[in-house]
Amino acid sequence: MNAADPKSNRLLAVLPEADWQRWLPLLEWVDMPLGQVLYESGRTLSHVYFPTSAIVSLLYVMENGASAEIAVVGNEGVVGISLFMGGESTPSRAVVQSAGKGVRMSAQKIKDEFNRAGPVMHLLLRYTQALITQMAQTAVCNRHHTLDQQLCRWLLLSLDRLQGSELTMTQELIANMLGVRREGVTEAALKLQRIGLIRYARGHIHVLDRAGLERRTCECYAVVKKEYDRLLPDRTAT
Amino acid sequence: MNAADPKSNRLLAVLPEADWQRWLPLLEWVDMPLGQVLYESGRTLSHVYFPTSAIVSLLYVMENGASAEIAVVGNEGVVGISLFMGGESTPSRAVVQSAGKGVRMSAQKIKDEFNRAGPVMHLLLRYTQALITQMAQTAVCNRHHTLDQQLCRWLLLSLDRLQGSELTMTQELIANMLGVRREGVTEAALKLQRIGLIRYARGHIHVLDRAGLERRTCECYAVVKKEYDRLLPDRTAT
DNA sequence: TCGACTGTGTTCGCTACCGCACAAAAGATC
DNA sequence: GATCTTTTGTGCGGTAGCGAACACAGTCGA
Repeated sequence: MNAADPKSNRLLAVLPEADWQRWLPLLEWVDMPLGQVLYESGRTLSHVYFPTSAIVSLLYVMENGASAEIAVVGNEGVVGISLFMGGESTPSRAVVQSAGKGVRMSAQKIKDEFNRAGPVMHLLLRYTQALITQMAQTAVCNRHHTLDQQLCRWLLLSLDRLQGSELTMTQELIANMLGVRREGVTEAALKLQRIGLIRYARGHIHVLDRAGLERRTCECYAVVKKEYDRLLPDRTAT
Repeated sequence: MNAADPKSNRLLAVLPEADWQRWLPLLEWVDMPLGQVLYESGRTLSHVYFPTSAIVSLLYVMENGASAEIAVVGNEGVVGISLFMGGESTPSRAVVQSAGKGVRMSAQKIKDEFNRAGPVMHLLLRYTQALITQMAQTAVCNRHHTLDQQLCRWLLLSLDRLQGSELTMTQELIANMLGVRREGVTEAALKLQRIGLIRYARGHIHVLDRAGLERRTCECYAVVKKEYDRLLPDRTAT
């Protein structure tokens, strides 16, 4: 299953065959370049996006310009849940954090599909619950854990949504996501580099020791991961 | 509409008449005493709870015992969304934060009602989206705002879910919710008392100047409030 | 009426992170 | 190859909140 297959998105991959056949003509390939804003706070969405190789950050931008990541969506999920949840918009922004591809479906179509109230709906709702867990755990992590731990968590979350072990990501961007100073990220990243967990070079991070990151991060990563695995099995279970 | 009417829960209040008639025999009054645990992390829920006068905290308890509130649910909402979202459980805990009453419905019944895929479902989903916004904003607030501001936000959120201007709540409990030290809450509460916004006395807080709290808190409170108002209109709009 | 307990106030040293300023190094551009 | 821009590294004073220890005051029960 390569990146040119919509089914490299895990939600699409577990669609029942009947739904999949109906969906195929409704899906449209899109490039998702770094920094692209998929939706803006308060704006009504035109499409939902199923990333296949891209990673998207949901973040809240404060009045003073500071920001904080609320959750991250990659090939395991879908961007734009407020369309089928019924609110049409959210107070947050969705930005492509790691360039790649995805497929999208128009707002009207996804609502129609959701309202069939069948397996598609239940799948999307289970995904939404997993996303809720991620947000909740982000709140906890922001409250209690050190920048070191949070950086590890963030790297692992990104890694899970990519193939390979290299991320393209400047420290400045990571700082925006985590809602901390860029210098803080520099320090934390240096520590990780010194103990040999990563190698950093001008916007490219090679993860050398994934298990080491898992040992260094807080419980938040495992909680979220476990909940995604529980709620979104690899095969169709309907 | 007094507290003995299930319709003092705002979700129940906006149910279409046909649904309401069907629901009435399915609802059961329950007392919700301070500290009661409605569900435990990872446990399957037996009921959903619609508080009428009680307030419930959703909180995550860490391995080391520290905790953090993720969201709060009062007479505007329902506790136990994971039942109709399909996950059956969540990694968090629900605890009664302010004693009162509520009505509950069995897990099976709420699932049946949700799966009618009518107005009830769409109402519950819009509520869930509002709850998501609250969680997201909690994450942001934990990241960026001072304890002072967060205490104001927390007081306002509680106040919105109560009648009157008095809360029964020790500083120790507030500290657990906010995920901070009790001493920090003492200091912040003293400041608020000195400038005349509240009066504190052994577990009882009188809010004297609500507008003052709103001026002192961060934007997070207003963002969440606005989103609840937008997603959950006072009257049925279906 | 005398504890015992619960809730609140205060202090002190400590640490993580902030804000700012600036230096150095690695591309990019011409 | 000289210059500009982007990215990363470093140092410094300031501060919010932590952890621990303790004093004090209502409240309740024996």
